[in-house]
Amino acid sequence: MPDLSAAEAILAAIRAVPRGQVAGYGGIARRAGLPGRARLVAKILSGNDDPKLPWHRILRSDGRIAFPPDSPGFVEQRQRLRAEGVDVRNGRVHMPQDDDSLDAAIWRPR
DNA sequence: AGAATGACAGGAA
DNA sequence: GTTCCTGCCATTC
Repeated sequence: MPDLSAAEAILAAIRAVPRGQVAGYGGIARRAGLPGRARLVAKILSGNDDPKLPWHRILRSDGRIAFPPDSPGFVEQRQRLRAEGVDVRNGRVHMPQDDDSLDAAIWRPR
């Protein structure tokens, strides 16, 4: 069976994303100490059942929503993001860059 | 064991 | 700035 610790680390990284902010699968994996496991993050999200988890803040590296443009998941994610003030244009959002200064401000442990 | 699949990433065209 | 193609990881058939 898969490493549950890895899954927990990923979930923790996702929960650490502030409201109104977004992150990429690869970025989450990197923050979880699992570089290169972006697809594992997707696997976790597909199998999660925690309604408290801000899964809608996780996007592809391009900033594109990971669902097909007509699927219910796409619509729901888009609505949730807009509800948090995120500008979603044509299924895409402006992704944050690897600025450690801003990055540290966001990911700072509390 | 080999092939197929998926809420992906990164570089090339 | 976008779309396309190839590479990766882990799981399932």
